[in-house]
Amino acid sequence: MNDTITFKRSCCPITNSLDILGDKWTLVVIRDLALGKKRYQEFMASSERIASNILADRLKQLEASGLVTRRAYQQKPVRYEYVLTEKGEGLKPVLRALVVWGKKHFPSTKVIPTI
Amino acid sequence: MNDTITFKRSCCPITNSLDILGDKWTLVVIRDLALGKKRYQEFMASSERIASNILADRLKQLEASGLVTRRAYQQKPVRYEYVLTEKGEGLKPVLRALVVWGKKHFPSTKVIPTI
DNA sequence: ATGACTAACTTGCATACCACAAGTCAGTCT
DNA sequence: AGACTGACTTGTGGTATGCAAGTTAGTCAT
Repeated sequence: MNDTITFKRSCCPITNSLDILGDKWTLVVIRDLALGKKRYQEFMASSERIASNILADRLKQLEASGLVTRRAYQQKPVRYEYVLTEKGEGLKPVLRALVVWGKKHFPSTKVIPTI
Repeated sequence: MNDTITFKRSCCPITNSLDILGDKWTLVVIRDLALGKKRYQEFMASSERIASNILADRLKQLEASGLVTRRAYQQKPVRYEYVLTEKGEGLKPVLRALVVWGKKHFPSTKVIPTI
């Protein structure tokens, strides 16, 4: 049997994580999810002003990667909300490490409600 | 006096960290640096096969951001080596968090020598 | 019942970033 | 002289990002 898995770039766990997380917006969206935001307009309202096409794309990718689940919270009209899966919640330590580093090296950044 | 600093996107520490780290290659290079690699060819030799122009660009950006120092380790011909600054070393917890998450969710990824 | 409004997107287009191959340049080695 | 090495740079094409505007289904006020 063939036991080998084909990785995008290498078999390094960091590299494989970055194949999902390695861009300027994905972890910002995950931060918002970790803070309890669920709806499209809530993500749009964040101070980084993400473009709507980028947000839609990231939410799709996050769902495809199993970090987020999307479900309709009402019909008529259909409205969706997004929630972190356990896999997505598992990124909180990464976010926390980034906060620690960021606060140290960009001193005037603001604390955000605990993630 | 004006005490406000203009941030690229927002005053969130995560966002500001990602303005430096948020792409597919930067943290891979930092991983190599954290593993003790110093020279251009050592980075080039990593299993991810980074393109040489991207590597040159990332090393420049890392130096500009104060995460790395570059110094000639010999003259005739001049050869350079790159070493993490304390600010760069400070990213190790982020790398470790990524390793933990990556190993859990990409089970067949290989352990790398402790970072 | 018409017009304004809202949430969640999608589309178009210009710019910026990335990947791959090839080329450059100074110096060394044989 | 010719091959080789390390550290890059350049060219070209493809992918990603940013901004503005448009779409769709349904609600609410008059």
